[in-house]
Amino acid sequence: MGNQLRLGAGQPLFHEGDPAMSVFTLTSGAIKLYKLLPDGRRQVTGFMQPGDFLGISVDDEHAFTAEALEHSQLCSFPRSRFDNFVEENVEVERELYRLAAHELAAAQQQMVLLGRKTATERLASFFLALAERAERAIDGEIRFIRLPMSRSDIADYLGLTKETVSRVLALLKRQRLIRLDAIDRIEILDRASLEQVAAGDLDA
Amino acid sequence: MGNQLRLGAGQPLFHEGDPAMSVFTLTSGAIKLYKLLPDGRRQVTGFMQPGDFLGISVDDEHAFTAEALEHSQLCSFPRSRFDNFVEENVEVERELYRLAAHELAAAQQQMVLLGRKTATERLASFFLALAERAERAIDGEIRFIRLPMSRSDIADYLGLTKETVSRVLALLKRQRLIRLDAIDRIEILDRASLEQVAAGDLDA
DNA sequence: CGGCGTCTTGACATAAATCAACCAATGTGG
DNA sequence: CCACATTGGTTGATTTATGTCAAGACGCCG
Repeated sequence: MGNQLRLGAGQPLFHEGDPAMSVFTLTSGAIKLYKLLPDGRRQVTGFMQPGDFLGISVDDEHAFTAEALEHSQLCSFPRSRFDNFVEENVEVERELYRLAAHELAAAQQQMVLLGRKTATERLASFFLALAERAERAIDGEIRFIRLPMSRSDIADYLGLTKETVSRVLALLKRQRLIRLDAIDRIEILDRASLEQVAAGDLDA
Repeated sequence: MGNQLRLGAGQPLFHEGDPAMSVFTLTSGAIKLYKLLPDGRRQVTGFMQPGDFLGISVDDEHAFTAEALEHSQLCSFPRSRFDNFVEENVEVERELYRLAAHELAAAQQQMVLLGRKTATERLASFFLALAERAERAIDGEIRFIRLPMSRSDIADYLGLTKETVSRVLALLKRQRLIRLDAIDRIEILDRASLEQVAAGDLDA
């Protein structure tokens, strides 16, 4: 079907403002999506995992930059061919709508996090969201989470600095809620408490 | 067509978690949408104006609470009838998708605001967004903006406190970027500077 | 006119940012 | 194969933007 595409770590797939001439699905690796302010401040709006679709856009213009976190493979389809396909398969239109609605709900959840949660609550929520996502994929409980993104990427996703991320990580370790298995892999040790922290019921 | 519906100021239309049995369009007045954390912290995720459609949901459950800011009128349609209508009019499905994609882009913009902008930048961005929205409606430049929501609502929308909103408002007044025509009506005096402030190019 | 809720302003507290070392892992060239 | 540079991460000291707490002003409605 579409064209195979490979990206090395740090390579951009497209930039914010570029004309959106293709849609993509990620087949392996991981990608971060972000927006920049004129002075360089960055907000990461999401992380893509294998299986995710990348193609929702308004006015045929990319609303954010997409950049590989590690070696990644994608399938790309020309926008025009994709649009034709959608035209001919009405049920795909509905699926596309469902996808957008789902992402919208996630974005609203992230607004709550960015607008109202403390640093500790943000990290706890982030880890739980990653865990839940992985669990939905494999359908079963998970203890280990891979973090293909850097501390700065996490900070820019959670509206914090890398230093604060580091410090909160140390705190959660000290409280034995998580363990840093490797620099890019955490183990959830006490999920119930982590959930309480995420909800603001527990101060950690 | 749909059923007419009236709400007084402060009256909820539905609550977060309620089954989404109807969809709505706002015909007059104004409505705020918000999510709550267990301890009462609130994040306003949007404000609705006449003409806006309210019905995008996942799993037939409302993702937020909707509450009237002032006396408002809506048209409501049972979800089932609306779904039938969509089924029979394929082009509506596409329009619905467009709408969701547009709201998603707005949500991502709001993430940048909440995650990375200063209090002053947030207020400036907020006023400009309101102005642009009104201008899209009437197609022409606008100087006056109505604020049907309270300072607390603005604060909960921008991830601030009502006190900070008040102080920044005073600052923008002192700098002659805006004028408080009435407590719920501002006049934009220096749009160019306001835009610079919103972008972080000017410190106000 | 009086009381109540919202808004504003001020004094002070604090969570997180900033600034600055230091450390650990990784890669490079002699 | 080992100094050494480089990069990302951690930790500490200090600053700061915004939050919190408190008091007063304003405006609105009964």
